[in-house]
Order: sequence, then C-alpha cells, then structure tokens
Amino acid sequence: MDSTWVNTSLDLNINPLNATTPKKESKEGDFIAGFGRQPVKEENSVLVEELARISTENKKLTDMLTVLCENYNSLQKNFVDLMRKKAEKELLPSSRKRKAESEDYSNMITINNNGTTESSSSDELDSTKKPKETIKTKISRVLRTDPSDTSLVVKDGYQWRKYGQKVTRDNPSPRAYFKCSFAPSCPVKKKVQRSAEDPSILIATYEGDHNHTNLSQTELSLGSTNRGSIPIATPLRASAGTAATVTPAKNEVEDTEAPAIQKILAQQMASSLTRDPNFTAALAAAISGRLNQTRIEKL
DNA sequence: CGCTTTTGACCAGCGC
DNA sequence: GCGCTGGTCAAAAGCG
Ligand SMILES: [Zn+2]
Repeated sequence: MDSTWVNTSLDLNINPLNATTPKKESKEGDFIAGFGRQPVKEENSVLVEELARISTENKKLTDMLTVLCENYNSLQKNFVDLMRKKAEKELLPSSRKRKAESEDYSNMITINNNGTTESSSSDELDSTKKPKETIKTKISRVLRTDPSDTSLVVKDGYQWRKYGQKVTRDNPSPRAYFKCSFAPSCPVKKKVQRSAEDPSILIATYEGDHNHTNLSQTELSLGSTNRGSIPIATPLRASAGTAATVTPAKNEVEDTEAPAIQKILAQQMASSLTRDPNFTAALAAAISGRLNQTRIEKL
C-alpha cells in the first residue's frame, strides 16, 4: 500500500505554509542584521511591507493550489472515465445476463464527503472459471452521508430517477436503484445502499457510462473553495481510515492484474492524495504528467 | 400537468 | 420442478 511509484516527498518541500514562514523569518533576520540601527519606525514599515508582500504571495499560492486541486480532480475523473470506456470497449458486450456478472471492481474508488478520492482497487477476478465476463463498468464508491435517508438524490452531478428498492439479505438497510434521467438514452444505473456497519456511510455503485455532456461539473463536491485561509486541510486521515475500514466489506481479492498499470497508477495517486491532503496539487502535477506518459505508451 | 417516488408484482438466475 | 434472491416494471401516489 505504500507509495513506491509516486514520489510523495514532493509536498514536503513545497508546502507553502512551512515554506513561507521560515522565509519570512530569514529575511527578517537579514533586515535586522543589516539595518539594526535604523529607526524602529522605518524598520517597522519595512516589516509591514514585507508582511503584506508575503501575505499576497501566500494568497496567490493558495489560489494556485486551489485551481490545481480542481484541475486535478477533474483530470482524475476524466481519467477514470476514460479507463472505464476503454475497458468497456475492449471487452465486447456479450450476454448481459446476470450470469457472468461477477462483480468486477475494476477500480474501486472511495470518495468521502470532502471529495477526496481514495481508492483501494480490487480486481475481482473469477478464479473459478468463466473465460469471458461481461465487464459492464461498475464503479462503487463509498461516500459518507449520515443525513437521514438514502432516498435523497445524492448530488453527484447527475440527475437520477429512483426505480426500485429492495431489501437485501446480508444488509438490513434497503438498497435503492436509480437510473440516470438526464438523457433519455443514458444507460447509467446506480445502486445506493447504506453500509452494514456504519449506518452513516452510503455505498453507491455506478454502472454504465453517461452518453451526454456532463453538465454541472461544478457541484461535484470539491471542498476546496475556501480561498483566503488554509488551502485544504481537512480531516482526511480519519476519513481515510474509516473508508479503508469500510471498503473491505465486499469481497476483495488481493491480486492485482498485470495488464492494468493504470489501475495501479490510480491507486497510487489516490493513496498519495490520501496521505498528503495539503499538497494534492504538486502530486497532481507530477502524477498527471507521468500518467499522460503511461497512457500514451499504452495506447 | 409533468415529473419523481413508492411499492408490490413480476421476472430471470441459481442452487437444490 | 421449487423456492430464494436480486433486479426491473409499472401503476398509483406524491409534489411543485
Ligand atoms: Zn447520464
């Protein structure tokens, strides 16, 4: 689970808060050393000016960071979509009966309420038999929403129409079935079910692929809108823990398929994200660059 | 009036 | 075959 691929050490050097503070101090020291005899007033004004400058810079950096985070998120989303499409096209649409529907979590992405994407990819392979399986793209997310009902239409950017609800045997809470009603011919379906252990967690399983322009890209819960103060420092660690605890609820197989380097990439980048929420942007840049390379090589 | 939610019926796999 | 179970349909109800 450790990130061997992605160099996580990036963030440690670039962290704006830690970087700016000592910088300021050092300059302060220089000023004091150089102009220690200057009148206090002048020195004070200089310091104030410096502080203002630093503040502006910090704000600028924060904004940049926010933008980068948003870019990264959208990019990652696009990446996942692309991966899904590719897998879907590679594996021909054969019988779409329930028969071969061995749940292939080609990538299992967990998203908590902050919009941070963690992932514990698990390739459910059919070790038993079944040469060909109908890989309908199936992504299951774990998102945290303790508010009352499952029935609320989870605002994930699409418009869903509920068409069924059943009680499953292994889970006391009912499972709701949704269908994308944004476009008449959008085959995307979604199942939402509350987690068995934590009743404050919903597990949504998306299935299919939208064939309409995803408008409302904005309301994807990006918790990084607070510009003016701390960039994005949120209790990600804890939520990561819970998500990790919840995730293995389903059956995961521990082997990772060889052909899917991208899978590992996604995993790694997500885990790195989890690890260092403060500097997703740097990671995003690095990963996206590397990711493009890999994708080009692969395609 | 058009939409969504509700909810029981219905159907298809699967195990026996 | 039968029963169980997960997924879908569709009529009715609800809502703005
Ligand atoms: Zn859709």
